[in-house]
Amino acid sequence: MQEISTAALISKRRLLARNYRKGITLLPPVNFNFNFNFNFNPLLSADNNNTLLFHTQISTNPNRNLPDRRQLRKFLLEKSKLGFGKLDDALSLFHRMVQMQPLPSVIQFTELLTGLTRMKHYSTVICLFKEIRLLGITVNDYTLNVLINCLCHLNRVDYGFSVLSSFFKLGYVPCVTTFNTLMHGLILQDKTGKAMELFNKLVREGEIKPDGVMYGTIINGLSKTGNTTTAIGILRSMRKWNYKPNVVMHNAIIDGLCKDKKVDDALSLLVEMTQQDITPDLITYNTLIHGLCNLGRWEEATRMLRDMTDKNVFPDVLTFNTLINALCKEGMAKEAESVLEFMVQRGVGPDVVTYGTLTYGYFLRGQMDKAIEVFRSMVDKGIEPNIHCYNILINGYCKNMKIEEAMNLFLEMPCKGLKPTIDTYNTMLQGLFGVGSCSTAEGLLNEMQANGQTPNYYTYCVLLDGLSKNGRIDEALLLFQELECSGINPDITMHSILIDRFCKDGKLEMAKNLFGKLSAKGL
DNA sequence: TTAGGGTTAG
Repeated sequence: MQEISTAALISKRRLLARNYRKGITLLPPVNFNFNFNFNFNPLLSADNNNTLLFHTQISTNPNRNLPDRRQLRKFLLEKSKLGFGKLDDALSLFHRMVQMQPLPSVIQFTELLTGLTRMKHYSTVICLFKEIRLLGITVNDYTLNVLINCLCHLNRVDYGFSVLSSFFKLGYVPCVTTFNTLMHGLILQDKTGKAMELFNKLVREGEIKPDGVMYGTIINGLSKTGNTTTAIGILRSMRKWNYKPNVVMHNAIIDGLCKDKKVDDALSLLVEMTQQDITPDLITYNTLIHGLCNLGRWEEATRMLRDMTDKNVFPDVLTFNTLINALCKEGMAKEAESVLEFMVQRGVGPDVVTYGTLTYGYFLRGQMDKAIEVFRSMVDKGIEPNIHCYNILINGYCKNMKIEEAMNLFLEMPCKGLKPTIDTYNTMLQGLFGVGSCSTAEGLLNEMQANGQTPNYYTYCVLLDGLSKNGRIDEALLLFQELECSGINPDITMHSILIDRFCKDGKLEMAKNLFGKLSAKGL
């Protein structure tokens, strides 16, 4: 490796910084053997004129309009933990940092990238990382770990692994955090087997001593893929290796068990962890309440709400929304509304999901008037209904054959700044076909495509059903054939729609014919 | 200055 003196490096860095300020980026000193394919350039998207957005947050050096160094350190430390309010704020700060002389340290730049990572602006972090390199700033192992984390969250764990070579080039050694991040990246891409291989290799070779986070990561990966038995096995073995399992590891397994509908096993694990002085937290209880509700065991879920409060773990809006949803699905909208009142008394503010859920609950009971009342009351409480709330109510009207009211709501949405989704169109199309308004449905379908919405699986089901129900079986069959030709192989539901219609229309031969082809199609 | 668990409304 070529030796470069410190003085030469400093002078090179200053030159780069000066050029950067002039808008010149000359050198590409990036050692990576991979190419980034991200089109987003944050430097073009915000603050092109270097306008200062930070007047109220950091005082500036009056001569240079640059932040005070001590305040910058404090500010960045806080933002790296909490994230920035807005992306533009972070980018503006970055622009100001690169104008400082001398430049802030790599630690401050890493903190800025961490803050952006917390806000999930992963591709922005990668772009800024490249800018930092172009400025000649030598990144450190922490910065590389942040980069790997962002690549993993963008489902590019392969690029994450290729960053490992940069560690060695820069004289760093990947640490346990590096491997934890990569293992998590593998799990995010459903490669838990690979993560497990890496875990076993690291343990076998003894180069890296797994820590609590590594055990937590692998236990989570196993639990997510239905391997809760292996995950529990690791949990038990950890004690032999003098590691005390923590609440995170237990929560991961409890969630896995709940998703596998093994809620009783999850409840046993709750007892076991408590016996071992591992205190369950809000996530433990929310996971269990969700698991119980999914199985319709809402009474036990309600008891758990009391238990957690007794243990000074206080429910949040998610806890209540989960319970309200379960009660609504049981047809107990009135009781769900009592839960809403209870949460308000407890100082937990209902959100748009709470009201949306309750709206749906009343619709399920056929009480459209109450559903509308809940929908409208949301606005009185200062909560703006979102697209999902509109979809629920439009669906309610359509199912009750009140197409005019549904259409009024549909037309109201753009006035509220909401754009209909493919679900909204599918619901409206179903409603229109339901009342026999085929031509309006066709018009809406055209409008939908003109607005850039592509028909999805449900659209085709609605069209097949709507056309055949309205005596337009030939057009339905034509669509069916088109789907077959275009490679969207009609599934069993689509076949059933047609078979059902043939039967109802007395066309039994056609029904039998289509039915007879099912097994040959693997259905 | 870096890494792990729950995310609820058809």
